[in-house]
Amino acid sequence: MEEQYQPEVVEAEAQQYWERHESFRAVERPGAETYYCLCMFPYPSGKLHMGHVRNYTIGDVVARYQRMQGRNVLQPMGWDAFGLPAENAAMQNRVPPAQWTRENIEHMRGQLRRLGFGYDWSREFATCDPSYYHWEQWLFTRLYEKGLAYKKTATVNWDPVDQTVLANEQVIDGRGWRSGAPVERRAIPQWFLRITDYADELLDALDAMPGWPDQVRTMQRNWIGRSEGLELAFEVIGHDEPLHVFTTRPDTLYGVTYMGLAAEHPLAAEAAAGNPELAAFVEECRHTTVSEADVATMDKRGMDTGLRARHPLTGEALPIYVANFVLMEYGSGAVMAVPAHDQRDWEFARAYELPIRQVIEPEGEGGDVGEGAVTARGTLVNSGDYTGLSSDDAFERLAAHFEAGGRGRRRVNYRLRDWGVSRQRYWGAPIPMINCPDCGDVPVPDEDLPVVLPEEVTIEAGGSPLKRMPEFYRTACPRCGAEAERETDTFDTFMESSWYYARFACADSDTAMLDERADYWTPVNQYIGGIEHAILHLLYARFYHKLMRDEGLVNSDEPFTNLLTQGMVLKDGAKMSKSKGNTVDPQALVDRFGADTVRLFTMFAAPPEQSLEWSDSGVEGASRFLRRLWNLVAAHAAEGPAPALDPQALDDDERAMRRKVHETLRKAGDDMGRRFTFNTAIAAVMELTNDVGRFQADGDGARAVRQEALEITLLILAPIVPHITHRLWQVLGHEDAIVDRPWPAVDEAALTRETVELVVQVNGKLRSRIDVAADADNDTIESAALADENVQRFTEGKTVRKVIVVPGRLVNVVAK
RNA sequence: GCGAAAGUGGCGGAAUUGGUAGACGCGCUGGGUUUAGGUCCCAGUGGGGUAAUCCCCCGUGCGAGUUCGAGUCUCGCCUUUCGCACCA
Repeated sequence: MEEQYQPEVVEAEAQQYWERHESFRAVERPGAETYYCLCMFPYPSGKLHMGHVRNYTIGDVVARYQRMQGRNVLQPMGWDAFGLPAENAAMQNRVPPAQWTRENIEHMRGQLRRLGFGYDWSREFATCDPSYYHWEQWLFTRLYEKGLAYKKTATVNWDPVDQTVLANEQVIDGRGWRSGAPVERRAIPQWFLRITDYADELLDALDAMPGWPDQVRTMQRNWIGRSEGLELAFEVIGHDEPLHVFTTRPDTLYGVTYMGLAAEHPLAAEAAAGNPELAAFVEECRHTTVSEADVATMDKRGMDTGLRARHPLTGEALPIYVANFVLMEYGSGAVMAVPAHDQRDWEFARAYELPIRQVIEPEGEGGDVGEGAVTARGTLVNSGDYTGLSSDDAFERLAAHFEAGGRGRRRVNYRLRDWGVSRQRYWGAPIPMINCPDCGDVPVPDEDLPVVLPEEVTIEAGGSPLKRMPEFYRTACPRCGAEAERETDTFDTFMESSWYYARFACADSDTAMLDERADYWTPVNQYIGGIEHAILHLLYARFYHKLMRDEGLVNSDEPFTNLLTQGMVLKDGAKMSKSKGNTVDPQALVDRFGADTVRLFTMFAAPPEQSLEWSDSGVEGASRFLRRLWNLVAAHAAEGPAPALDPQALDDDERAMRRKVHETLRKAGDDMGRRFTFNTAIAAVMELTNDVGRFQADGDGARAVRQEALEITLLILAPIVPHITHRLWQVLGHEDAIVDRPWPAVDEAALTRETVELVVQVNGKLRSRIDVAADADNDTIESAALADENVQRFTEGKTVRKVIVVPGRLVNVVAK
C-alpha cells in the first residue's frame, strides 16, 4: 500500500468502484424492507455552501448506516430549480434564467459527486423540467375541478417606480430594494389552495407523528392556530350591513369599548369617502409591507371613522377605529376591542384615551387593569345578567343567546390562511388556466399539458416577460374556441418542493404524476433538512400529500415518517454570509483535505440538531485523525495476515482490549442508529483508536484482537468516511467491498466484567470510589462504602440516616 | 410584537432515564524527533487552596424552588438563534 494517506487518490478510486458497480442504484425488490432517506433538495444557486455539505453528509451517513442494516435504501437527489435568484442573476448577467440554472446544476452535481454521497443519480430531475411541472399543472386542474383551487384578491408589495411586485425579502425598511421607493400594498386577483379545508386533519395528525421533533410539531400546531369562538354581528348605526367579528373571549363582551377595522375594509373606504383626514390615514396605511412581522412590530396607530357600532347587549354606541394592526387577510378584517383583557387593545386604548372596562376577575390575586391587560380567565363582573358566572359558563350562555337570536354563531377559526400560489414572476411553473371573456376561468385540458415556460427570454426590470409575450398568452378558449388569454402568473416554488419526494420514486413515469412505485418507497423514512423549513415547506408538503392521497395517487396519510431538523453552520458565532465575509468554501476544503476530512469534521463538530461552529483548526484535527488511522492500519497490515481469533485463549489485557472494542461498537451503533449523535460515535471511535494505538502487545492473540478492533473501527466509520475505509478494508486483507458489508454484531460475551467501580457520595458530594464484584448485592455494596476511609472521615460524628444504592453507578450516604 | 428553541473550560462540544460535570477534538504549556520550520510522538491543561499526583473549596447565563442528589425538573428574568405566509 501507499506509505502516505493521499485522499485525492483514495477517494477517486472508491468513487470509481461505486460507479462501476452501481452501488447506489435503488431497485424495487418486492418484500424487501425499504428505507427511503431524503435530504431537502438544494436551490441551484451556483455552488454548494457549508449548510448543504452538512445536510447531505448527515443524510448519506444515515443512508449508508441503514444499508449496513440490510435495508433496501433509496437516496435520491434533485434540484429545486425555480425561484427568484435566477431572475436577479439574469438581470445582472444578461443570461436567461434557464441557462443560468442549468449551468449551476452541472457544477453543483459535480461537487456532490466529489463528496462521495451515495445517490441514485438515475432518478435525478430539476423542477424546471417540463416533465416535472407537467404533473403539478395537471394536479392543479384536478383541484380546480374539485373546488380546492379558487381565485380571490389578495395584497402584494407593489413598487410604484419599478412597476413590479416585490417579495418581502426585496423590501428593505419599507422601500423597494432597487428603486428605493416606498412600497405600497396592492390588491390583485390570485389563485389559492384550500389548505384550511385540511386544517383539522393537519392538526390532529401531529399527535400521531412520534418521528417528528416536538419543537416542530408545536410550531405547526401554533401556526394552524385552531381556536373555538363566537362570530358576532355588530350593528353599524345607520348602515344595513352589520360588522362581523370573531372572538375567542365572548365572556369579555361587556368590556368592549371600541371596534377595530383594517384599512382595506370596505367600511373604512366608505367612511373615508367624506373624510379627507381619514382618507389620508387609510392611504398612509397602504404604504406598508404585507409582512406580518413588520405589521406586528410597527407603532399601533388608528383613527376614528366617526361610525358607531351598537353593543349587542348594552346597546351602547361604540366608536369604530381604523387600526393599522388589524389585518384584512385574517378573519373578517374587523375586531371587537376589549382593552381590559387584551394587551394590544389595552395599549391602543391608552394611546387614544379610550375607556378600559374590567369585566373579568381572575382567580387568585386580582390583576390591575391600570397596569396592563388581565388576560386570565375568571369570574365575570360588571356584566349585567352574566355577572358572577365563570368565563367558561358565560361562553356557553352567550353563545346560546346569540345563536337563538340569529346574531351570532359558534365557529372554529384558524390562524392558518389559504395558500396563495400565484406569483407575478417569470421563472416558475405556469399556472395552467385560461381566461375566456365568455367562459371565465377554464383549466388547460390534459392533452394540452404541460404549459411550457418559454426559456429564450431576456429579463428586464418591470415584471415578468410573460406579460409581454403574446405568443405565450394568446390562445383559444378550450371550451368555446373564442380568443382567450393564458394566466401569466406562475406557481409559488413551494408547489414544486411539496411533492418532489414522491416523484423520486418514479421519476421516469411519463404517463402519470405517480405510479405504484410511489407507494413502494413512500412515506419517506427519514427526512433531513434545515430547521428554517419547520413550518411552511413541511406544512405545504403534508397538505400536498393528502391532496395526492385524495386523488388516489398514494395510500399513506403523511409524507415523512421521521424528521431530523439540522441546525445552521456558523462562523465566528454568526450565520455565514457574503456580506459578513465569513463564508467557508467547501470546495477549497475538499481540494485541500479531501472529502472524508470535510465529512468527518462536519459530523464531529456538533450533533445535527444544533448549530455548528466552523473551525479551520478543527478540520485539521479531523485530517490528523484519518492519517493516524491510516498509519495504524498500515503498521498492523505490515506484519502480515492476522491469525484467527480465539476469544477463550486471551490474556487479561487482550480481553480488556476486546471489551473496549465491543463497548465502542455498542455505543456507536446506538448513537448512529437511534440517537443520530454522530459526534459522540466519532468521539468513541477516536477513543478506541487511541487505545488500539497504545495496545502494543504481540503474539497471535494480540494480533487477532487488533485485526478485529481495526475491522470494527472501519465498519463503524464506513458511513461517515466511506472512501478511506473502502481502501483500508482492502488493506486488512478483504476481497469484498466495505460498502456491501453488514453492520457488525456486538459480542455480548466480550462485554462481561468481573468488577465495577462505584462512586461513593456523602450527602450528594463525591467522596470516594470503590471496586465491587459486578454481581454484588446492595448490602455488600453498602458496607463496602461505609467502610471506606474517606467516607468515614465525612460521616464521623454523624448518624447515617439512609444509604441509596444505584446499581452499577453510585452509592449516596445520607448522614446528619 | 407573536410562536419555537438554545445558553456548560480559552474554543467546538460530552454527560442518553434526576446519579462521577468537562468524554472526544481544537488551542495552549512542557518535553522528544528533525539542519531549521512544519509534520509526527509523549505528558499536562476548569478556577482556587496545598509540599503533594493525596485531599479540600468553588463552578454548567442570572435569581428562587423541588429532591438523598439538579447541567438535567418547576417558576421568574437576561441574552442569542430560527420562523412569521412572495428568500429558499
